[in-house]
Amino acid sequence: MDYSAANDDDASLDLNSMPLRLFDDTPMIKKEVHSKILIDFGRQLSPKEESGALLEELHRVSAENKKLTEMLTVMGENYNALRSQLLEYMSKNPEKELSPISKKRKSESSNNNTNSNNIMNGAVNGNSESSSSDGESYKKPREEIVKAKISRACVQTEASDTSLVVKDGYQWRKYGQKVTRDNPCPRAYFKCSFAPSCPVKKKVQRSVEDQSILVATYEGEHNHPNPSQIEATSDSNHCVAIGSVPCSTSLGSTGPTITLDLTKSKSSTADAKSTKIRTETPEVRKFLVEQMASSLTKDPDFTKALAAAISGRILQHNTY
DNA sequence: CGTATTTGACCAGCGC
DNA sequence: GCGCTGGTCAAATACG
Repeated sequence: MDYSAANDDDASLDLNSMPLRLFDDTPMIKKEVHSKILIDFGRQLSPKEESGALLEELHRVSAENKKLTEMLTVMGENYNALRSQLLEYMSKNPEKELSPISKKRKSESSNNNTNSNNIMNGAVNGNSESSSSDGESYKKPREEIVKAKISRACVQTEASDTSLVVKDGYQWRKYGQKVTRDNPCPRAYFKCSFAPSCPVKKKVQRSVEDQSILVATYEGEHNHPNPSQIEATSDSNHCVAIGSVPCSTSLGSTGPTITLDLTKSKSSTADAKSTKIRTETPEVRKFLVEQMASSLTKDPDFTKALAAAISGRILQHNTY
């Protein structure tokens, strides 16, 4: 088959109602999807009747997608409301969450309890609080250790993803990994490497209950601004990519964000804008793109509908 | 070759 | 005091 015509005509991907412009920023993925579509197209070149039926199906899927989008929007609003309530509650009752580490072991076990609560809420408590004076807190007198407060973040990842990396805009250097008693998954230990004097440490471990959830525990307070925010201020096109600790909630909600962007990139500028805010960091964008590409290419209905739409367009083209 | 990550060894706190 | 456990160090290794 001769692909040159289709390749030259990029408009074949501009499926009118389908807002595939999302891929404008991701040429590589676009190419992948494009080639797959072409292959499927070559395999499934069908009569006009069949393409008409497929177009109907495309419309049906689009409508379904729209409904799902609306549901997601509602869910997102509910989530934000819940999160703000939780944050408000935390700010009113800080002592209940940010327990001092007077006794290491006991605080560890109590943290595990709050951990499960956070997972249930899908939320994160406040930012990092006061810090220990350096990375050697375990050697410091108890008075100083007591000052070190912790915060916790839960990040939704793919279960197949074995890396214990939580992208929060800061630079971290891994300095240890340990399998703990109460969780078969190893716990990774990170130090903030953006500033040599930054005392912040974080521990990342998969949740026992749901291994797709990464639980990041932050200790201390950064004594420097978020590197991603520095980048943002230096480039007016870049919005604030990720906040400090609570960014993980942004990451955790990237799934819905993908869908919203796919369906609302034209109709809702506000949503598109908020999505852009969350996906400006290259790593996050890469992650999003990978997710989108895999979900799209795995969906036989989607590729079928796309092939139908393309074939319809080309057939129209040929009638001229 | 410089930097980041891995991993076994070591240390300190805690319970018995 | 001893053993268990979590946390950290640092040499070895991997990677760009």
